[in-house]
Amino acid sequence: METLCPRFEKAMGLLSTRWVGLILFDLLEGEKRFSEMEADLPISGRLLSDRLKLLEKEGIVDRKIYSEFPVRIEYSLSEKGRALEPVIKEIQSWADHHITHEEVNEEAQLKG
Amino acid sequence: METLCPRFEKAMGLLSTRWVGLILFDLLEGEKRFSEMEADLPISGRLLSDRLKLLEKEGIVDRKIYSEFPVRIEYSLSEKGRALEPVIKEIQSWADHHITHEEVNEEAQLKG
DNA sequence: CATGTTAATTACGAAAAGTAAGTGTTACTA
DNA sequence: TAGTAACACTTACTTTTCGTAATTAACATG
Repeated sequence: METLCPRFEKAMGLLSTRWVGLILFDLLEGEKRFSEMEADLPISGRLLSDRLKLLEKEGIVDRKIYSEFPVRIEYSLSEKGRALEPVIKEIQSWADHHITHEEVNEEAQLKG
Repeated sequence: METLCPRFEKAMGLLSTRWVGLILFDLLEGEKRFSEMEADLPISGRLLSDRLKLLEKEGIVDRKIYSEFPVRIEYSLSEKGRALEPVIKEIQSWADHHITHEEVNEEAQLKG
């Protein structure tokens, strides 16, 4: 096989990691802390932790520790992460135009 | 937990299905047949078959059978699928600006 | 010193996704 | 009738990933 486009493949590999899209979507609202994101998203703390670590490693998310009581840790998008905003917006736009009410309901049913 | 945005979640669920992004990228070049895509992409025939079936079910890919010898089957993007072009282009653009040469190489190494 | 709070890690079984190889179908071709 | 091409489907097996729940860590508070 030939490589389509190594950069695209790498980017798509990141974006297609489960929950990464939703995490980015959530962080576009601004700085968030762990427990806040855990409440926003349908994933367990273990996965959220994994994904945040991945995104931090990739330079997409910044992690700031505030040594207060109790410890506060804020996650936010780096410049590289904010640069993904157009991607997220395009997905949102596509979803608004092409995802039907029925399709959304089917999804909801799968989750029970 | 609250739902961020059901349509976005549904769209992201699709786009974040492994290989779907690459398949769309490939099909943006135009109509392709199975074996051609198999050669373009780093996935097995079984998976390609699964993904194409999924995308067909979601109305993103059209499948046309030409009863020639030997049978020829062409896959292409539907209108709904072509509407994803801006998404793919934005990802490509982000990748071009933010994925470094080093990151691409790391990926390559992982694949051996 | 036990308790509460936020965040992260670990362990472990279950579920899902992956590969490779082989089989089936159809129909032309030699 | 054997061979071949394009594609789909099946089987057996391995590897990854997920989710729950328990545990750790740091630290202020009562």
